[in-house]
Amino acid sequence: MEFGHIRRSEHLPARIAGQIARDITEGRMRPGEKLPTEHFLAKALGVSRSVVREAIAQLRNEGLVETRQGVGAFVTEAHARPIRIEQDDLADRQSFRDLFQLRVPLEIEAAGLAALHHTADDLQRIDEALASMSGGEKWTAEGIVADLAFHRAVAAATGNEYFSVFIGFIAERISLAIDAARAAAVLEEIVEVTIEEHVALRDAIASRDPKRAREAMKMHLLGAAKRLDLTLESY
Amino acid sequence: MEFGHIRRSEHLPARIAGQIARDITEGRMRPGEKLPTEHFLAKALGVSRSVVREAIAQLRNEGLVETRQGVGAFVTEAHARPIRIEQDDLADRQSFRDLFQLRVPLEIEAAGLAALHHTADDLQRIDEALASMSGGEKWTAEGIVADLAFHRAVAAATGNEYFSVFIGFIAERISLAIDAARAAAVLEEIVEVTIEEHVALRDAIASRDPKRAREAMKMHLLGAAKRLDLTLESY
DNA sequence: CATATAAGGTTATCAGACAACCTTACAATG
DNA sequence: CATTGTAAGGTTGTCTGATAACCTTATATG
Repeated sequence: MEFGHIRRSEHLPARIAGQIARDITEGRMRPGEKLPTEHFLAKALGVSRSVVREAIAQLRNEGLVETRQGVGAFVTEAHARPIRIEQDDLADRQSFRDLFQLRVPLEIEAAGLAALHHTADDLQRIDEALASMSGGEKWTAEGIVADLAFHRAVAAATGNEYFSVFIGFIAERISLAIDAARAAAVLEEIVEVTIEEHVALRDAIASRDPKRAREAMKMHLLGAAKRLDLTLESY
Repeated sequence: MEFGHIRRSEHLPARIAGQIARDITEGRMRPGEKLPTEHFLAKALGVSRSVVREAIAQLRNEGLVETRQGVGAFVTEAHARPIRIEQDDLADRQSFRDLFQLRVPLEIEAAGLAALHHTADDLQRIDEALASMSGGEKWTAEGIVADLAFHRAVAAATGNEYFSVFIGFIAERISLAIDAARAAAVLEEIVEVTIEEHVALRDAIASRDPKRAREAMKMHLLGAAKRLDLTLESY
């Protein structure tokens, strides 16, 4: 039997921060507007100033407000706020597949862009990642790290920071989920196939052929999906 | 002349949190490990417990640690941490284009998935967004909101939460950047073209034709890029 | 007019205390 | 012996009040 943790009333500062955050994101407080003072909020909400301070600290951390000592706290401009996606464990098969599905078009596009834009340094990093995967023995934790490094290297070769960061995040999550779920179940053979596909992709990038690079990445990811027993439509 | 703000030593709690965050991300502290107590850290760092608490609150907010009252603070498992990308304003043309370039494959894929998976409710939301754009007068702030709503509705129709959230974030940033940069410069004609393209996309989705939906989204985004004077390779 | 200076308000930090909660050890109970 | 109750100690959560650092504005001051 598993009950999970019951939170009696879920962290006071977080609730207050959530309330204010909703006020901001739903437009009841507009960028530039000044929040009430900490003293006022504490009185108004019936909590101590510590709690209010922690709530505001959270908002600042989420990029929703800026504080200036001696002046006050102000709602930030929307475009300066970080992109942030909560991560729910990928425990269930559904969300794992969904994230994988998101990854596919990103990586395909990245492969094409990498073929067009890679520098000599980029290619060298790709080759290094490739070597460290071939060198290793099996599909161990090390192998997963090497695989991740390869995909990161390709993403970096796009010259587009966003691809780099997004793919880095997503691929890492997927790797971790695989690691946890089925590291033991996979076989050496898979590594061989993976390496083959990596090499094909690497060569397409090296010859600056975006069409072939996209195709190679597509084949690779579809192959990976199949090996993971995922069915992806639309391809 | 613009100096920007000089912070004598940039927010004590943030520096402490940054130090601990580095310890975690660079592997000096491993998942599951317990942090020193707040009292200890305060003594060790020569600051008050308030500062330490705020630092730990920030780490908790970033998903790097979990705190349990009466027990302590612990480094979280890596896969539970949120995806987070700092946003640097899209001020320069380069990063604006880069983000747009990221958006393209995501939205194309989303269109295809929407064609396959949309429900009646999804389609209704798409139509509503479409109507509110046609109804409005010009390419005003309202028009931008309606455009954003349309793209969100399509992303939601994929049935894949990740597409929804990612595209929502990215499209919003791009909208905001456009709003700031060139709202004044765009003309009514553009709205007409945009609506035409939206309708074509909507019909392709409604007829559950992923190939046509992808093509329609591709045309739409490439058209938008052209109107924004962006050149995107690889298509 | 330009520059100091003073005053008041606000956030940042400090200090100490108590409350709420968890873990552990140990006694009590059956 | 196994289970339950109880007490103790440790740790985070919250409260209170005070001081420091900082900003803005108004008011002298030359």
